[in-house]
Amino acid sequence: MTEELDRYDRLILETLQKRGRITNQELAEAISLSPSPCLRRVKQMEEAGLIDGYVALLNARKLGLHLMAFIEISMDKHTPDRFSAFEDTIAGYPEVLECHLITGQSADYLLKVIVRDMDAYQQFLLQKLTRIEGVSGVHSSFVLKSPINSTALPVS
Amino acid sequence: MTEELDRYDRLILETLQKRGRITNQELAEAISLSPSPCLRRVKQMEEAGLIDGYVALLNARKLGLHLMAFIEISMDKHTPDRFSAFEDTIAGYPEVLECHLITGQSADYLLKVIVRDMDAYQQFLLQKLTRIEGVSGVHSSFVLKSPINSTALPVS
DNA sequence: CTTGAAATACATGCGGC
DNA sequence: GCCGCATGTATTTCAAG
Repeated sequence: MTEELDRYDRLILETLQKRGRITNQELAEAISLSPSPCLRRVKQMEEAGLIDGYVALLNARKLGLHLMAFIEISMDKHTPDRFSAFEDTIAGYPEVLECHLITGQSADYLLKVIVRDMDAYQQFLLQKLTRIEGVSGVHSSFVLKSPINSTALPVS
Repeated sequence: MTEELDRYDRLILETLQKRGRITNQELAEAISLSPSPCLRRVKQMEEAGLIDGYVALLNARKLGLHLMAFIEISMDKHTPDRFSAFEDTIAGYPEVLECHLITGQSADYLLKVIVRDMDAYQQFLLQKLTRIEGVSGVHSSFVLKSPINSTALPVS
């Protein structure tokens, strides 16, 4: 972890961010290295926590999840217990993909949410989100299109 | 694709969203099914496009990427060529993780951006983002903390 | 780091249920 | 449809150069 990443490490990370299930042999070939040191580097970076894990990415539309939205949320009081209570509740809602505490005058949280349709969204808003203690304001923006939607971090 | 997902399919998808590099044997065991039908189902769902792919998730902090921000962007004119030119330019910037075209009176795009620090952010804003033709306004929100940050879609 | 070999574990197809 | 076995393949891992 105290070591710097060399060219091979960066190539490995870039490749794994695109093809998480690639075999070590293919990976080695792709970066022009032999399998042994390649695997050793991957293991090292996993150990070091550089690689958090591997996941499958699903197709939202094919799953019937047609509505994505970002929701800015304002809290009434800025106390630690208000915030952690909110976060704990939110953590139980599968439609919430992301929850970020953010700077900005108008909002405290930014949520990324995905649901089947407008009905489901309304349900989420009325039955779940606005019923959470401390939520004083919500502002929704619906996603029309996502020309870029990547999980890959710039590695350099 | 016209078929509905049964209990096994859902278990498979949920598992793969958490452990993308799990072997078919382990996966089969985890969902209490034998390897043969398990693999068949996975392959089917890959074919059907339900599974978009597999990726490694990296640790931003360990990579030295300490600053994440959401940027709301307004465009001067709402013409198709303005929008596609913007999207094409943005696509070449590695610090842009996501770009969403959104509804809302104040903004047209919402960007998720990650950089090393404030200096890099300033560089990105001044050298790249605000120099794009048509960008008439930007509003940044910095991420202080992300209690939820998942790629896993609700599957039901 | 590379090469090569050995052991392990895996995916996959087939017959039976 | 699922199970379990058998087979062939691929991968990891270790040793030596």
